[in-house]
Amino acid sequence: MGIADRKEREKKEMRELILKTATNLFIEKGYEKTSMRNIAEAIEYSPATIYLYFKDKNELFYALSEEGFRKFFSYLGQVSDQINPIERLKILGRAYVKFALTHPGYYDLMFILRAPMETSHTETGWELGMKSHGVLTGIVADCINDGHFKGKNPEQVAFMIWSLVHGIVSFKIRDRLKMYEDHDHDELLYGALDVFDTMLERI
Amino acid sequence: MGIADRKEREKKEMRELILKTATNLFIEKGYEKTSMRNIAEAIEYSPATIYLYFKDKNELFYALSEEGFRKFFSYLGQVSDQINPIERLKILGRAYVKFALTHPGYYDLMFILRAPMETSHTETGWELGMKSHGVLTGIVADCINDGHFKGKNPEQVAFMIWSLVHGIVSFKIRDRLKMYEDHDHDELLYGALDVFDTMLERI
DNA sequence: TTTTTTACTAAACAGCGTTCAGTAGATTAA
DNA sequence: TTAATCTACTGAACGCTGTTTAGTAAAAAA
Repeated sequence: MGIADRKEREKKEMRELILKTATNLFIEKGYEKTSMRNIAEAIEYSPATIYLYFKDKNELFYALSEEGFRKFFSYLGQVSDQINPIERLKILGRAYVKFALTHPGYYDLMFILRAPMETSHTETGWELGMKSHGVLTGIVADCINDGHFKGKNPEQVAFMIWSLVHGIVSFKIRDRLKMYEDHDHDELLYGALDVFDTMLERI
Repeated sequence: MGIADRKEREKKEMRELILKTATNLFIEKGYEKTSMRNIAEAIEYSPATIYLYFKDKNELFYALSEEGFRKFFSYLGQVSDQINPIERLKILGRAYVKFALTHPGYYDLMFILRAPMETSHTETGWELGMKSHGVLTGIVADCINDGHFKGKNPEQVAFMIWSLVHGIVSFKIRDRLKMYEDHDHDELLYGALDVFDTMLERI
C-alpha cells in the first residue's frame, strides 16, 4: 500500500520540520521565549497543527532535549583511552565543559531548566543520560581500583565530580559571574578545572 | 507636617505588605508560577496597584532576592572561628548547602533563575553577594597563607569551591538526581561534600 | 467651599498554551 | 463516476500572563 507509506513518510517529515524549526528558534531565543505561536509562524502552519504532532510544549522540548543528550553523549565519547584513569577524569571534565559552552541552549534544557520531569523524559534521552553518567562512574571505578578515593563511595565521588563541572558551567550559562567581572571567564572556568585537576592527582 | 509623615509610613507599609505577600506566594508556588494577579488578589488590591510600588515583576523579585541575600549572608556568617582555614572551608560548604536546602526558593531566585541581570541587581543585594563571596575568598587566602593550594590563583580556587557546592544544590533543587533514585539524597549530597573534604585535606 | 493632589481601579492590549468544532481535499467503496 | 469516509488542517475561542492607561472617589490644600 504505497499511499499509506507516503502518508507515514509525510508525517515523519512534518515532525522533523517542527523539531528542526523549534530547535533553531530555541537556540537563538532560548526556551522560555520561544512560543508555540512562534514555531507555528515559522513553519507557516497554524499553532493547532503542532498539537497534532506533539502532545504539548513539554513533549516538544523533551524531543529537543533528546537531541541534546545525543550530542552530549558524543562529546563524552571523545574521552581518550588514556590508561591513567585520573587523566581520563580530567579529559572528561573538559569535554563536559566544552559541550556546555558550545551548546548552552541544549545544556540549559537538559540540566537546568525547570520542566515537569514526571514524563519519564523520553526513554531515549533518559537512557543516553544514564549512559553518559555511566562513563563517569566507570572511570571513577577505575580510579578506585587504582587506589584513589580510598574508602569512598563511588556514587558519591561521581556525584561530587559531576556537581563541580555542572556548577562551573551553570554559573556561566545563567550569568552569575558578576563578581569576577574583571576576569576572563574562560580563564576562570578552565583555571578552576586546573585547580581541581591538582586535587585529583593527590587522591 | 504630620500628614506627609503618615503618608510616607503608609507607603512603606504597603510596600512591605506586597513584598511579604509575594514572598509567601513565591515560597509556596515558586517564582514562575506566582503571577502579579495572584499577589494582587492576596493583598486584596487590583494588579495595577502593585505597579505603583514596583516598576515591574523583575523589580519586585529583585527586592525578594535582596531578602534572600540577607538570609544567605547570615548563614555564611555562622562559620565557626576555627583556626584551621581548611576546617573553616568545610564548615562554609555545609552552611552553603544548608542554606540552599532550607530556602530553595530563595536560592533559585538568587543563583539559578534566568532574570534580566542588567538592573544592577539592587545595590544592597549585590553588595551582600560580594560580601558573601568575600567570606569565601578570605578563607581561601588563609589557606594559601598556610601553604595550601600552592601556586594556584586564589580567585580560581574560590570559584572552583563555589562551583562545587552550587552544582550539588542545583542538581537537587532542579530535580536532576534521577540517576540516583535509589540513593538517599541527603546522604548523596553530604557524602559528596565528605569526599571533597578529604581532597581539601590533601592540598 | 473650591481646587488640587493622591491612591486606587476597571478595562483593555498583546501575548501565552491549549482545545475544539468545523472544513477542504484526498482516499476509499459502491 | 459518484457517494461516503477519513485525514490534515485551521479559526476562533478559553483562560491565563505582564503591563498600561483613562478615569474616579476621597483626602488634602487653598
